[in-house]
Amino acid sequence: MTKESIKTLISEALKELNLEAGDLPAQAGFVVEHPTDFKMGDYSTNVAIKYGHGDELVRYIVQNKPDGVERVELVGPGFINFYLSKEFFKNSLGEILDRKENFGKSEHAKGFKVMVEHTQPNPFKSFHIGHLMNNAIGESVARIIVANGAKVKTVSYHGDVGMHVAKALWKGDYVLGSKAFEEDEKAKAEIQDINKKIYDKSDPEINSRYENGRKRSLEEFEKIYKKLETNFDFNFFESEAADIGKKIVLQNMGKVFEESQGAIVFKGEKFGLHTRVFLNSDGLPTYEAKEIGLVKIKKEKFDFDLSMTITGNEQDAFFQVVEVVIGEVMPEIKGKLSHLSHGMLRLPSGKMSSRTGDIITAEELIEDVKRRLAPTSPGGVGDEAVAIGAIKYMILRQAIGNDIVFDIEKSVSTEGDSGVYLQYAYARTNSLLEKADKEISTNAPRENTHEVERLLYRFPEIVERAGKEYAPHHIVTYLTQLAGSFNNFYTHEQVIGDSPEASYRLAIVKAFNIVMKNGLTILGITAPERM
RNA sequence: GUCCCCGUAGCUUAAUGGAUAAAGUAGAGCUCUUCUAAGGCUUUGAUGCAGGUUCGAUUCCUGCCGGGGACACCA
Repeated sequence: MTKESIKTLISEALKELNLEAGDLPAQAGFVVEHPTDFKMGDYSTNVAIKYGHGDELVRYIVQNKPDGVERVELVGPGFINFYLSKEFFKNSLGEILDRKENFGKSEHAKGFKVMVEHTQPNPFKSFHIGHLMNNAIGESVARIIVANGAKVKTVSYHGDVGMHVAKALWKGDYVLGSKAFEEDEKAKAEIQDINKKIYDKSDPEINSRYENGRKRSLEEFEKIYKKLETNFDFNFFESEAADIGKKIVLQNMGKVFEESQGAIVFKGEKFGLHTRVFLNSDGLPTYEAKEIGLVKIKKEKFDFDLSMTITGNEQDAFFQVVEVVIGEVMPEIKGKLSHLSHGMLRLPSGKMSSRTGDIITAEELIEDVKRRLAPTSPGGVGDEAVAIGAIKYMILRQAIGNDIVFDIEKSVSTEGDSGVYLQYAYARTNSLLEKADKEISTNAPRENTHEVERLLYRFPEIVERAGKEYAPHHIVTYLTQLAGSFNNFYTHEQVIGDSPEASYRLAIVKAFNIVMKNGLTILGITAPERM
């Protein structure tokens, strides 16, 4: 019994009863969904509101009632509610137990090839909490797409050349250089000169400082990736994208680009956009031109159907323009680019920015959260995973796109709606399963269906929706609700003991254990065996 | 100024055009001689304003108010 089979049944009913859409307005149509309240059943459809004839529809559905449906009701303004049977829940537990770590995976997106670019820390600058946010989102989006059966390659892109590097190299500190660039004309000229030398490699001293700094940064990033359990299939660099991008710009002079005030620009106005500079008046490629080069490199490395770039939403306008430009200069890629943007990780005091120096590095935040984790914590190696899980949860719990106000005092609470809550519920089931002295069986005697059973079987639908919408928060919301339901079950039913229902209860525990672990894994959050 | 995004309990967030708007947190009260109380139970409390479309709007459209962002040689 699935959503699809209910839909099919209803379509048949409409046909048999001659209620098909013919004379209805275009917005007619019906949906099958899970009602918010369990009292209203496991599935619900509004078909009788759209088409009327509720009694006849229900009669048809009852007569052709599919396996797994126990009861069908017509209620309220015309909702038809479906209640699933104990047999159905027994079978769905069995399926979870069989499929184990594969439960939740599907082939909805089989054959689809996606490149996901995220994190993008810049050498010479710190890996701050903004990167942490981007990484949490990118990693989970990539995993969600994989779970839906697509082939995914992940990419990090590093700004190893450009003005920000010149600013950092000027006096050895990015913040200092950035400030001087704004305020001091002489410093500005010097920094621009350094920028040129980085590109043309004419100054041995700068070359050496540059190579050292770059290497050190990249090694640092690798350590953080490991901590965050992120693997990149490719690391691309602005230094390799720059020449390619510049070349493409020059090849399309007059067609796509034109000269304006000494720079090479794309006039976006004819596309309802704005003008952006691709080569500056020194002839050097800007971020815009490099992006063109990057996309070309990506396509050569992996023949994607979709290339997704995840960044902060302050880049929305930039990507709108660049996507149009790339469609013009590389028509084969037109329509295959997607920009997924998220909000900003803010501190209560305001914008988090490495330009003002008001930054918190990822490392600092992780350490801070570790310190704040429950004093009861055993202090083992698992603590870091719990801390990172707590942070990732905070980032992934809400829809991508909105800002997150990160109040360190309050936000990383270990109580209630949190990563710790999920991890704790999971860890507790491990202990239960270890202590269990009966076999796990769905054929054992049982009481009435528990709410947690009515949620467990939905996991694959949630993963599918999260994949279609690139929205990890659906999984977070679901897991949080699931954990709540499970904790309720756990408190009210003794699992270990002599009761005849113990084997079935253990099956529920095991199924929850599997789904929670699979869910956390898809989110990129560690499921600790013990806490 | 132009364009984009966002306004939901005191706070932080959910809600593929549907039913009584869902959670957490904070406030009030209860719950460990039983499997991990980082848990469970009860309770107070919300869709910025004004129109429109619809049988039905937190959701779609228009205007206003409030917040954030982008808008030429940064990334």
